[in-house]
Amino acid sequence: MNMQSPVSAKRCPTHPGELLKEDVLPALRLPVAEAARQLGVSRQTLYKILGGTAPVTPEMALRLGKWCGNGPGLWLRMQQAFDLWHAERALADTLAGIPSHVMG
Amino acid sequence: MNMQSPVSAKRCPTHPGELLKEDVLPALRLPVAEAARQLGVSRQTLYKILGGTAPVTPEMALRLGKWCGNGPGLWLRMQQAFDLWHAERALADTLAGIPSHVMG
DNA sequence: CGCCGTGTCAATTAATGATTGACAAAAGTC
DNA sequence: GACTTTTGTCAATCATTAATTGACACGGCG
Repeated sequence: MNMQSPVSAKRCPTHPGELLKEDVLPALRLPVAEAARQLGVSRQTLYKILGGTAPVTPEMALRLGKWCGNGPGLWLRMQQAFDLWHAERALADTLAGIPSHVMG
Repeated sequence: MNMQSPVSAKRCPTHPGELLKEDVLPALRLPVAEAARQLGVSRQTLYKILGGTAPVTPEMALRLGKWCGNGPGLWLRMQQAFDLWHAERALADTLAGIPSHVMG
């Protein structure tokens, strides 16, 4: 059994917005509107991310990375895991029809 | 000096399409049109990826991952590095105006 | 010559990331 | 208690873009 590279877990990975909402914002004790202003995005855009209905784009990851001081990597990886998990399910049957070119 | 997490190098990371064009396709000895057919995308879409003018989306990464047998991770990471590098330059001055919340 | 596959360009469509505007509910102030 | 401000959410609009289809020049081959 190959335990390496667990391409995607059974459970949906947490959306980066959740981390932002549950951990980061409370720690900074900032109202959302003020956070949005500092990040240079609209109030609504940040709300959507917090609600998990908008993705953390590479640009937003850069903003968050600078703002939180931890760099864009974490936000980007979280969003990527999230996207991949969903795409994998959306394309499940399509992928089944794609041939593999590395020794069946 | 902090040598860890080199968020982005000076040089533009190679586009995943380049790897596909230079290494994968030659190894498989397949014409592009046939590869596109097997991947389930249009001929033109694949050409654009090979030319570096179209991104490898999460869905395309899944297709390539299945097709090549190495999983979506590599393609996704390459594209992400590529996107990040460009976004970092596009947002350079915007980022300069975003305050950092972790000890100046 | 006529045919087929290749590589590229333009136009169209569908999806989506982000902004603005509007509005009800909660918090704060006089 | 009435008034103002802030908050959280919804809808509409705009701009971008990923992907498709259609069209066309080039090169080998029957």
